[in-house]
Amino acid sequence: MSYENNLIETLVSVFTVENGNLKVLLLRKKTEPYKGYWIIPGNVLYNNETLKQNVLTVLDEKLGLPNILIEQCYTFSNLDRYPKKRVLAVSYFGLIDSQSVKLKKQERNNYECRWFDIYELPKLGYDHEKIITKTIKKVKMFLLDNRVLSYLFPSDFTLPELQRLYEQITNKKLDRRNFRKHMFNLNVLEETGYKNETGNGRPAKLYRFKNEINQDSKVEE
Amino acid sequence: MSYENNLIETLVSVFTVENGNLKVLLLRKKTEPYKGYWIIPGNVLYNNETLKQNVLTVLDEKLGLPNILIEQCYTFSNLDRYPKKRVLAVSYFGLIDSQSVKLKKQERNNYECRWFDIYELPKLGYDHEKIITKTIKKVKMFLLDNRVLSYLFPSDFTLPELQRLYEQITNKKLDRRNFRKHMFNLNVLEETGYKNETGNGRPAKLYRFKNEINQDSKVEE
DNA sequence: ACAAAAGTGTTGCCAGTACACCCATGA
DNA sequence: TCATGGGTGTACTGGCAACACTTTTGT
Repeated sequence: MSYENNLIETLVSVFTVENGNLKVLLLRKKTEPYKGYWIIPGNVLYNNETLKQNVLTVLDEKLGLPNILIEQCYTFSNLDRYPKKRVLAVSYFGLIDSQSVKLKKQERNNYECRWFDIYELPKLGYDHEKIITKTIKKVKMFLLDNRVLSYLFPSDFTLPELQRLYEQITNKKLDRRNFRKHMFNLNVLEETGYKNETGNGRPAKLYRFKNEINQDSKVEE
Repeated sequence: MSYENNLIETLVSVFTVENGNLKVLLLRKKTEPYKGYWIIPGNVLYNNETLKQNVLTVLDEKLGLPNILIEQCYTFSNLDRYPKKRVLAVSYFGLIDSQSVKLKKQERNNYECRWFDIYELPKLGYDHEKIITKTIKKVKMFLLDNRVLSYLFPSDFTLPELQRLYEQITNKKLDRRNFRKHMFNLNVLEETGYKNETGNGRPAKLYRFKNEINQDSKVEE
């Protein structure tokens, strides 16, 4: 048996938060097999690039999302991933705030892509359902670390929004008052102005993360 | 540039605990390059095996340690890992208790291998220092989850031993009395008999983990 | 008897929880 | 003025931290 000709692909799931809901970006496949199914964006790894370089290229050229936070997740090696070739998949996840997403929207026109709520995923091609399940699990773990939340909420946000994200991650209802107390005790938030938009009920105050937070670099090779 | 001929190797760092000290198993390399240096055990990935199968084979045939708990850690893809070929490394770690290690010692005679305290590592070949640093970091995280400690302490152990492991992982001195209270509150320990051995001072009681602990399977592909 | 290490109990504090009321807006 | 959702204060509790003394062994 040979140990050559193992192909490697990267698969990068990009996450963002809209109104406190965690969303992931998927592509619609245009060709057989799995034509019409949704898949995680990715690419084949070439000989002269690292995984990280490859992923950043995918993000930049396919999705128009350069310079976002990425993190390696897991390497899948099942023999039946592809029908004829042997292809390993290294999965990554990326985080981006919804403001930046809107700005860069026009650059993604070449592909049919959509943000899906992580609890309302469509049928996925290949073994991507298994892969995204594991990735979502890791993203949740990752987000429970308060230091990285500022990647998803760099601009103004409300506390109820933040709370909704926490509730999604932990799958638990949280008490409004206790949640505030908790966040304020962390001493990483500061106020800005006001907000209306949603119209219903009393407007929520807007906050931002203080920049001083110790962002130990979590990105490595 | 080609995307074929990417080689893949696995590297598996096996950990155990002796007297509360976390140790890792390394091999001495017998051939150039890096002759005489210590390296993490591993193997090339073949076309017809998964990463997990490959790692289990390494553990069984090279190290005589079949059926231990393993967990994937990280995939390294730097271009300068090997001089001529392009080789990616998928690192794993394994956990085994020191009792089982002793029983299986004779099966490792083909290789020169040794257990190193994680704070007294020797010079490592290739980029294995970088890899083991990252692996140790992940193992520490992993071990802070109480549910997996029973893999390292299946047989009788003392509370001071357990405490030493915690202190190594967190790099903090812990209070003896508070540590006991904490462990007992978890309600996962039960007593057995007595112990002397070390001779000096009052003998410590021996404990074991109750088998009922909910060991959610943490091993997956 | 003494040194060395294991074992035990009490107290205070802080973070998390439970819970009821008031406030600002749109309809 | 009412419905909707945001904002605030208080009391309780359980886990963690700080701390001093006793017990069992070997020498």
